[in-house]
Amino acid sequence: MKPTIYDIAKVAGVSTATVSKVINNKGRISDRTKEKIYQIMDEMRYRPNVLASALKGKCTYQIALLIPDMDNPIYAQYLKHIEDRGQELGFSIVMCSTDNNPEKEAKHITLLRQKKVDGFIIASKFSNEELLSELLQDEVPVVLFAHERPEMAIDSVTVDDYWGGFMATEHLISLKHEKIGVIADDSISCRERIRGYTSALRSAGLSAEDNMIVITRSKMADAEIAAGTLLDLTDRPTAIFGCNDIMAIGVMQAARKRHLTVPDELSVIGFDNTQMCTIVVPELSSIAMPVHELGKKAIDMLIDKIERQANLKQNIKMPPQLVIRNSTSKKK
Amino acid sequence: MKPTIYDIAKVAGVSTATVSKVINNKGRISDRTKEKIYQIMDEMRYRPNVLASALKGKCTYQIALLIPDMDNPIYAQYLKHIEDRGQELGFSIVMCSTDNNPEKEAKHITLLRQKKVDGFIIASKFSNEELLSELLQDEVPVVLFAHERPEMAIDSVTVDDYWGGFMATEHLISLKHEKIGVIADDSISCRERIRGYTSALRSAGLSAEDNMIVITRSKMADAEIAAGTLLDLTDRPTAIFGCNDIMAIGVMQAARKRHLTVPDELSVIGFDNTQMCTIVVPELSSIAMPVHELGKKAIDMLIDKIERQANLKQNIKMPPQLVIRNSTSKKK
DNA sequence: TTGAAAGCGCTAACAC
DNA sequence: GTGTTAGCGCTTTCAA
Repeated sequence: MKPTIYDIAKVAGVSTATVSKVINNKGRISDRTKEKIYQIMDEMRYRPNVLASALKGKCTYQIALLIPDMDNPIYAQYLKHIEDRGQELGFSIVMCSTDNNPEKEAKHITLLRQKKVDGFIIASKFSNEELLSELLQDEVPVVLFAHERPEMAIDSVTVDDYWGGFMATEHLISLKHEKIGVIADDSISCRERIRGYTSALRSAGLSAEDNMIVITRSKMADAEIAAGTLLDLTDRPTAIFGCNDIMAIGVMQAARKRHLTVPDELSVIGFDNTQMCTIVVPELSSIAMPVHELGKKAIDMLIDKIERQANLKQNIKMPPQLVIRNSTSKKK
Repeated sequence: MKPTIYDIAKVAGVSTATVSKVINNKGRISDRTKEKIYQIMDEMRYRPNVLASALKGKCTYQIALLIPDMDNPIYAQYLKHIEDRGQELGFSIVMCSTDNNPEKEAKHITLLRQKKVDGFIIASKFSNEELLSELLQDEVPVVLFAHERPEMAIDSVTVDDYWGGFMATEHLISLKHEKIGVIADDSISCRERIRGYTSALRSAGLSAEDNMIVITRSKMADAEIAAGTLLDLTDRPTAIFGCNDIMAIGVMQAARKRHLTVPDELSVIGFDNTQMCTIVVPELSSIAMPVHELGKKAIDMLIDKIERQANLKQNIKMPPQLVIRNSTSKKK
């Protein structure tokens, strides 16, 4: 059997209280006993039972991460970086894939609250306002990740989607494109990116036409179809902004099927700067997220809330970066 | 405060034992009390505290998944399918990324054993034999995933790598290629795939030359360099088998840099059949894994071990499938 | 500086 | 059928 705190106490000739105190570095214990207990714990290969201490109200060192779509490599990246940082800090990540399905989201949340995870990082859409307010009310530590809810007082770490959309579009404008389409899904982030797009057009004195914006599901095949509708217009755009790399690649595929060469006949730019950008031909220009920093920040913020019960709301917004590759070029 | 089993017992006018019995569906309880207790639990929105019951030796409904490399989309796929199945069964997945680093593997294992996860699915390399035997000795439920250890009595669910390697090579041979290279990493799976490759060559009466096999790290850039050495040979191969899609794409990039067109001047085939296959140009032929079945099987097997303490060793090996796309063609 | 003891929420053996 | 009770391994208050 694994040794318990009792075994240690017995061998050390002290009470469990004393052992507990040295484990948690609390109360005043003489250096001598401390020393001795450490040594005995070491010898007996003692490992505290996290369950028992959690039952007494301590934390479980587990964090749940809700992720919408594992098919999009950007989420694998987020997961990786969040897990990395969690690992450094002794926190494990419980991974929940949701497909943006509110039922799945709710199921995960209830289940994991039962299992007493210490907090949630939510990268999923989470349209269930009610559940969200419930979490806030119960003071469950939550940070929204990669999308925000400005209307709710809730912590978040996001990228500046507006600015990303602006930069992407501005880049296309700088290449003399005037008719620029955009393919997006109906997420909040995409709405922001579109806002950036519109704003960039306006700033350049171009008109933002409604029929240049098409919303669809965030799947490559859907994006391809959506791009098709744009490309089949008699007055087709000469450049398209895909609101994430998956969609941008869908656009490239639509172009290929129509024998339009990228970038000569159509410029395409994506968003997220995933590994996919460098394997397509031509390589895809994109907007890079500071994935590592985003992940780190989210965990750090959450753990801060967990451990210090810090409760001031923070909304961190990091700047994305334009990465120019070969899918965008001067309008011919 | 959240209601406990005591609260329910009090309201129902019974003892906690009775409530516990109806929760766990054990012992004989009259339908009337059962009914009543259910109703009260419902009304009070009672949720059993998993920690407390786990402290009594029950399971935590948590499974750890050790994954080597989140940059390879095949692992994101595995994770997704394993999580999906776990979700259906009420088990949460604790995700551990290891980079195949033995230290990280060990750290995760010890930490999560402390946290009392019910079992481990190990897709990481796990070269630490000692740790593995320790797990077996302590009867911790473990299933090896996507790679096996025939020499150790340990459950596993894998794909038939040998057969996959054989099929890939045979496909190239059927296209009249005679000089076929292979790029692989030093994992056990890849060794099997190479064994299949060698065997296919032999069956066709072709010689397997050592200098056609190059082992490197499983990164695109490394594979590209490795492929380069092959392609720069005066007697270069006319086809290359990349032991996973990442590496195969590295091969395609090496070819592009040398102005060799795929498939006309060089046929390339990958392994895993990830989404990447359909976004590269030309689309990459590959060997498809039954990802969904693999994931499901692994979880089901593990849970079986957890719940029934089933202890007979099983090694499940599933057949992969050849998917022909446009990166392979008849030798010109 | 240390210890006794109550209790976190639940389960299970045993008694009735 | 149902209740009593002793823990699971730990933390923490209070007393010494």
